[in-house]
Amino acid sequence: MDGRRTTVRDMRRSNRSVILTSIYRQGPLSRYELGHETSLSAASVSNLVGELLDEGIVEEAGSVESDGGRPRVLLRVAPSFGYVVGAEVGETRVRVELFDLAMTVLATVVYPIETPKPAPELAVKYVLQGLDAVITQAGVPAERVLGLGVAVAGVVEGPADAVVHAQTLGWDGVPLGAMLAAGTSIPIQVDNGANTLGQAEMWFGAGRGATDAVVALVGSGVGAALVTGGTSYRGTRSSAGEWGHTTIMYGGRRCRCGAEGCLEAYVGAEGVLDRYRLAGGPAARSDDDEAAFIGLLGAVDSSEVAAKVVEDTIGYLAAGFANLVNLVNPERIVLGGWAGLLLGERYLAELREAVGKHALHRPYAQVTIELCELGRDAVALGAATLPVLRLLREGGTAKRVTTA
Amino acid sequence: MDGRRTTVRDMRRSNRSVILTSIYRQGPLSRYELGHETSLSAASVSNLVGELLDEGIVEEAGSVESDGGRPRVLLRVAPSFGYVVGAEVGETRVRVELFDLAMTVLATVVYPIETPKPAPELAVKYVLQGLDAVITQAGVPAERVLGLGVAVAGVVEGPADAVVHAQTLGWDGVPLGAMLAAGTSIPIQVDNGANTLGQAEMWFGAGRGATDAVVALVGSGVGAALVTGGTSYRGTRSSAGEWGHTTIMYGGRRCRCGAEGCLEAYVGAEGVLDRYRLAGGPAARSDDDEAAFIGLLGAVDSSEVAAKVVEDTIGYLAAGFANLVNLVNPERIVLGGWAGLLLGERYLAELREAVGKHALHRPYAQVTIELCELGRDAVALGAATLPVLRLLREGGTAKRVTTA
DNA sequence: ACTACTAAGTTCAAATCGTGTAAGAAGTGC
DNA sequence: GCACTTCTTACACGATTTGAACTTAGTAGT
Repeated sequence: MDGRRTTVRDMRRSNRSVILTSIYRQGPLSRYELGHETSLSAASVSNLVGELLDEGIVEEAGSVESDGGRPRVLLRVAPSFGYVVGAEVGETRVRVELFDLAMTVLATVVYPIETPKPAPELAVKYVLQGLDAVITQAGVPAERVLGLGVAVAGVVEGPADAVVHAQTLGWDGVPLGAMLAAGTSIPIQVDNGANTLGQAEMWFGAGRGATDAVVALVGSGVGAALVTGGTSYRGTRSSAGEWGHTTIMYGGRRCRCGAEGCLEAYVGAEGVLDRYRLAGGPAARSDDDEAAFIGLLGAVDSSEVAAKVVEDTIGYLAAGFANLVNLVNPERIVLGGWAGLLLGERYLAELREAVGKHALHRPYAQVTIELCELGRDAVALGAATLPVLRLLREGGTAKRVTTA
Repeated sequence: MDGRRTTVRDMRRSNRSVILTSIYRQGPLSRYELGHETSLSAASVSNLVGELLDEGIVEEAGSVESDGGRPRVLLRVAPSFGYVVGAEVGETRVRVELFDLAMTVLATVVYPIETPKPAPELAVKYVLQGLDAVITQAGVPAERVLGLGVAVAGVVEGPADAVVHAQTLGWDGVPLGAMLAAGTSIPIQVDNGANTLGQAEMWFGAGRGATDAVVALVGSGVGAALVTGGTSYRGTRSSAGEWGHTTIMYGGRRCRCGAEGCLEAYVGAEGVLDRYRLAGGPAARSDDDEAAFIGLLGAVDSSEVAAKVVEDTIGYLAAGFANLVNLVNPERIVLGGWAGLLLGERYLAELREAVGKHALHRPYAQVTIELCELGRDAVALGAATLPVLRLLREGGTAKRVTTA
């Protein structure tokens, strides 16, 4: 409880939260195990679990025999107690998905965006329209939708009354949170897409089990989600994680951000392809970076130029990783993004080795480097975890706060 | 309360902690103001404050008239309720200081270390000897010494049973915490010197009021203390903050850590002087970097070579700062270390401007860059804040835990 | 079929704590 | 003496955890 008073009610909320989070994250657990897990007395566990059962948040799920005694009854969060919606607002599409609390997808809608710099109103319209669409498509009562998480490709100041700055969308100071809240009564949370993808990887992907990790995303742009102590770090004004615009080559290639020598200018897909072109590679069609990037990787065995470009890219990326290792000392680094995955699938071993050359021995020995396990659709999944996270934090009282 | 149960006693401890911390940090406060500050009821404030008064942790400190009513009685933490000791274990000296709770120095002893790589046993001996010395020198009853904070120039895994890895001292896996604990019954906390100096600046220096900040130290080596949410960030295994060994020039100058292009190789004092020498500057006596560095700065107006070296240094340092700004999005950056201060005193404006060229606009607009206000002796001061911090966290029950 | 045994889960009184209300004490100025 | 503000004290109230006693459910042996 940070600097504020604690009342006897906070205590119960806190303990409900501990119990509920344990049940959700540690899979099905018996009351007995919960007692050990949370170091609450058996009486309190029984009391709290009874309340959660009455409210329908938790349900029984089979039992386990126990050497000649009363069998333990397993408990789990009832998947259909509530539903959450995740929306991804990207440059080319708005994707909305509805999940139950077990995070299985029940409905999906996608709205393509043709215009290069869509108006915020259009995105808002699609998100709200998609919200209605997935609810009716899944056949779920609207009042059981606990929240809407929105991931957007840009800096999100907030999260209360989220204001969005997104260069690629041409948005500056867009009050997305308020705009969405005006169109629905469902609680809304907005966050950066890199953060939500990172959140998804932390819960369901390559980040499982880690508490201090970095999810590094390499695509056309380069960014990272910093996870410290289990939650994503945002900085003073929520713009932390701009790993792509850290200098790794002082005075080097000019970056689209205006500075020189940014990591993104070297390992971002456009930067890589530009370096390939400058080194004498084929002039790629500029309208499909992904195809061109695959072409580059395919040419490694036959072209010395391509091999050199890819080798250099691994080196630059390793230096960027080493910077994270030394500065943040994470337990795990997870590489994702379409270009990151294409590289990582082929060169993960080389990358790991190269990081070792740049990083200090001790923090390097403490980190493991993995690839993202979820696809890019996990952005919406991660967004949908935001309301779940709040449900767990508030011990299952989230919904009632808004209806009371 | 992180993932653990909350009991009714935690509540009281938590509220005691809130009250005590408010009194300590917000200066003298009346009970009335405390009620507003902590949003506790007047009855509870009175109750808790009464307890703290009885125990002698808090005392009355004058009063303030109030438009024709009973004057408010101001409360403060009793400076002589307890004492704390801070020790700095450096390459060339062990410095031990004793403070009261108002953090005024009551005694200081310094033991010079002549041997280049002192044995851990020697440092332990000096610290314990210094502990006794400052206690008798200050004429303070030993049982009122609440704790000993030790700052050491290296990576500290811990903080419980702290294990120290310090390259410059030649220590690897030294169980400093246990070694010290064997020689005294006073509770011990060990931390990295950069972190304790950062802590001192956050509480009493240029970091006051900030919650997300970076204290960057530039001397012979280069390091940083990352402060997030008011407490210093340590990473998985406490080695976070190795800012000096982040790459800013891929393939550049070799650093003493073995990698190439580290920030330290460019802006660390040795790196700067080496660059000066390579550029044609005078061959400096290698035994006094500080004098040579001052000489370099003094030669800027007369020597084009010196001017270029210093200008470049500002640029490299600015890039390093920009990396922090973009990645961590701090509210404030505080520059310290002897070389950092020498540079900053003359070129702070240029440095700020140069950071703006490398950093993204938004996070740059949100950060202020300042110089450290405390000298290098603040390392021991910061170490001494460790027991104070624990006292405040535990609501003034810290001592009794150990005596009970 | 009966009994003993074991482990899991539940109930209940006791202790603790903050809140709110109310009444009063303490100190100041008019 | 009176109005006003700041503490202090007292007490009922509701909420919480806890430990100990108690109930429940299943197993194993006879």
